[in-house]
Amino acid sequence: MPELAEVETVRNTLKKRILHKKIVDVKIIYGNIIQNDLEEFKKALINNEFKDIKRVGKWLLFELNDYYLLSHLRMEGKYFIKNREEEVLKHEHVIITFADHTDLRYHDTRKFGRMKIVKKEDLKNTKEISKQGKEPLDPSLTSSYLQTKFKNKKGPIKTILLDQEIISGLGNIYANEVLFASKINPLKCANTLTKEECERIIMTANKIIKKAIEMGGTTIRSYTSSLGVTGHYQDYLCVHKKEGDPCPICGCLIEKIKIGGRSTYFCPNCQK
DNA sequence: AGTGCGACCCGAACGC
DNA sequence: TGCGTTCGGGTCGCAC
Repeated sequence: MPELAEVETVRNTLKKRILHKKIVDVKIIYGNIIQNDLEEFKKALINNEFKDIKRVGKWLLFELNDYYLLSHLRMEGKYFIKNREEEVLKHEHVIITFADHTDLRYHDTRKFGRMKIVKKEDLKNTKEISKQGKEPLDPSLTSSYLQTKFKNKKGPIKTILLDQEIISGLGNIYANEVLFASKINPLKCANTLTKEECERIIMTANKIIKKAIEMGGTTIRSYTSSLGVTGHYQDYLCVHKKEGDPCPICGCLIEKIKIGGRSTYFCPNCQK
């Protein structure tokens, strides 16, 4: 489940492997991944090269000369680099072939991921990017920013933390972990959070995201190693997927509930 | 304007 | 063992 930390890991790994290699072919096996006209998509890539890879929230931005290739991994998207001759696997949906006979292959068992080509000058008007809120590690993410954003949100804080237009990059795993570390009940209405609680969210989100990036993200399900996403932050999780386990702080049993249709894990004693 | 929920997917986990 | 059913996860689009 790639969140900000996992996407950052993929970005760093891919940067070492695919920049400045000429793209000679693009094969689209499952077209629904791509939000452009398929021929336009191919045309933007072929005979071009990736100059850099950036990241905004959970979006990867592959920089070309005139375009960005935006890629969102959603649940299970991942990239592999393989030799062109290797057999194409069932869940490989988009294959970008370089002149050196290697492929960048997009693999996604659930087909949830999305790709989109946008002209560079249109990037700031692209809603996927322009609507992203502040990232956890952005110093301009302050408690007054959060309080302003939370002011008219009466939903549970857990749901609001997943809103990418407020904080960009948190997913279900880190939202659960941040609220635990902040000692805030996930059901608490966002507009009732104090300035001090907002500060705790920022501080713990910083700590957790930094550590998660350092550990290469979280690998929940046991996959064979995929490019850049075999992280080790799962060894540091306190509550996520830990229902019935003792809380590492007080020993009370971790509970699992549904908030906004999403699994939410918390300690009923530490997060009153 | 904000809020809630179904749709998108399919492998894993579960129930019988 | 084998079959059918349910679940999950991020985001979008639609209905209210």
